[in-house]
Formats: sequence, C-alpha cells, structure tokens
Amino acid sequence: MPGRNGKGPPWWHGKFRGCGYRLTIPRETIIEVLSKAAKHLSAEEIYMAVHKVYPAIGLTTIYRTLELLVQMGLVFKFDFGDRKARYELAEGPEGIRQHHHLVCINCGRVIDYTDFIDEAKEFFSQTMKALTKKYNFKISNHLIQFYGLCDKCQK
Amino acid sequence: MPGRNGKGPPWWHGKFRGCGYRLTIPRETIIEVLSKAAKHLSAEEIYMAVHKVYPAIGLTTIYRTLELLVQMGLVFKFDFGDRKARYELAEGPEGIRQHHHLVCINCGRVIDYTDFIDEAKEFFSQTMKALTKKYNFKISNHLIQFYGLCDKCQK
DNA sequence: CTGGGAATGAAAACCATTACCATTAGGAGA
DNA sequence: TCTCCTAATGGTAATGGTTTTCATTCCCAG
Repeated sequence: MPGRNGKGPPWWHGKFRGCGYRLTIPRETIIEVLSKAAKHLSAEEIYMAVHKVYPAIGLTTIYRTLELLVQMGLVFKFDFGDRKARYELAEGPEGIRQHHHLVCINCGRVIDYTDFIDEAKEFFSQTMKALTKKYNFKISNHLIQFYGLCDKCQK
Repeated sequence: MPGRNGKGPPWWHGKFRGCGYRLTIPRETIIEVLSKAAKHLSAEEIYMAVHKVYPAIGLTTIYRTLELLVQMGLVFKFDFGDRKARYELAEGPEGIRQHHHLVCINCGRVIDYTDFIDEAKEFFSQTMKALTKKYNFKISNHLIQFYGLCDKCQK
C-alpha cells in the first residue's frame, strides 16, 4: 500500500489528480503537517509549521489550500469560539475518522473524544437517515461538540 | 403565569435579578426581538430589529448583551461558517429547547431540526453521562450540526 | 521542451467583533 | 419620592483573523 511508509506516492495524490488539482510543494507540505499533528491546528500554527520546512510559504496559500482541502472533504474545519478556525485531517488511508470535542467554556481547553458507544452510534446513524429522508438533505458530514467545564475549571 | 401574554413581568426578569443584573430597555428589547424571531439572527440583524423600536441602541450594547445572555444560558450562539455568529433564544417559560441544524455547504441555507427519535435521545444522554464520568467534564450544553447538500443544491 | 493556465506570495482590504472612555440612567437606600 | 453610586450604554477607534488583488512563478499535458 503506497504512502504508508514513505515509499510510493502518498495516498492523497489520486484524489488531487481526480479533481484536476495540481500537486505542489505547498500543498504536499500542508497535508504533511496536518497528518503529523495529532490534533486540530489553527491556520497560524499550520503556517509556522510549514514555514520551518518551506520558508517561502505564504499565509495566503495556507488559507487557500485549507479551503480546498475542506471542500474536498480531506480536512475538517472547527470553530471553538475563540475567533480562529481550527483544522484537522479528516481521514487517513483507513477512512473517515469520527471527531467530537468537549470544549471548556471557561479556559477554552478542547478535549478530543472519538469513542461512541456502539448503540449510540447506531441510533445516531438512524437519525441521520431519518433526517436525510424527511428534508431530502444529503448529509456528508456532521459536527458534535459538548460545552461545559473541564476538570480544572470546576473546583 | 406571568409573561405569557403581556400581563405581569416577563419570565426572564427573575433570572436577571437573581444574577444581580439590571433590567434595562436595551436588554428587554433585545430579548423581545429574539423571542419574536423564530430563528437564529446575526448581531447585525438583531441590531436593526432593535433599532426600529429603540433607535438609540448601539451595536456595542447588542454584542455585550448577547454575550451576557449566552453566559446566562438564555441564548445559544452558533457558527454556520459564514464568519458571523448567530444567536437564538435557548428557552421559553417551558424550558430548554433542543437545537440542531442542517447546514447546506453549497448555498448556506440552515434548516432547523428539533425532533430526535426518543431512543436516540436516550442513548445520547447516556453518552453524555459517560463523557462526564470519563473526563470529569461538567457538560452544560451541546451542539449538533449536519453538513451536506440541501434539497435545491443536490440536483 | 515548451506554452498556458493554475498556483503562489506580498501587501492591502475586509469586516465582524472588541476595547476605550466619557456619559447616562437603574434602583437600593434614605 | 429623591439621591447617589455604579452598572450600563453608545460612539468611535482599534483589533486581528481571513479574503482579495495582482503580478510572478511553476506544474504538467502535449
């Protein structure tokens, strides 16, 4: 399987080609950075990380590429309420990852939460089907966030 | 029951008093506007609506009051990805309303969705309990949004 | 190898939201 | 009812993440 360990073209090349997009160093580097970062990054953070490897990068390109990736469904864009968007790779070669967050309304800390009990998952998917049918709405993605007080902020 | 049909002080007065906040015309008017608007409004829209009734209102006060109301849990703040926040009254005299949205990623249309099948609701609440326990996170609110293509944008 | 259009980057523009600060007014106590 | 203190207000300027503009670069099909 190509792209899993540095041999062969990365797995996303096909997607780019398929959409008629060019493969460029900036784009490759941005995806690289996102795939290495375990968590959601701001545009600024991505810019700085890419800049270390490719100093010629411009912030504009970061935004443009991220928008493109979001459009393609390769990246998820989040808003945690601090006026700057966060980005996170949506999938790896193994497919889409669920992505839910607990956001502390006091300190802004964000806890990633990926496990859902199976029954909940099941009923959730039923709900999505019902919505799709009732509103004739083709769901491609969803967002779940819980707000409250984290461990440290409860006291 | 006071506040349901123009007789007696509105139901939210108690909440304000309890928190030590003053009751002012701007605040009353803003809540009034929110309660009349069936759907989520932007700060600008709220400003214009309030302005019709109370021309002296300033945009600053709109933002400050909305922040206060969100803090108090009376209002929910949403982000649909168009760079401006939307606000929606969280509850009436009858209590908290569930609030979920279907957001069209093409035209930006937002469909309100308030019904959840009971089983899903049940498992969802179980999930919240599990999260609360696992991360010692005191959940006070949650957000669910579905993204996809609406009726008209599928074609 | 080469031409043409996609992609890029620097700088300026955008614009929703916040900060600042002098002025106003709610409402508890007299 | 009247007063005073302080919370609340509103106009204006500032903020800062994101987008636009435009001249330049460079990917890649032919």
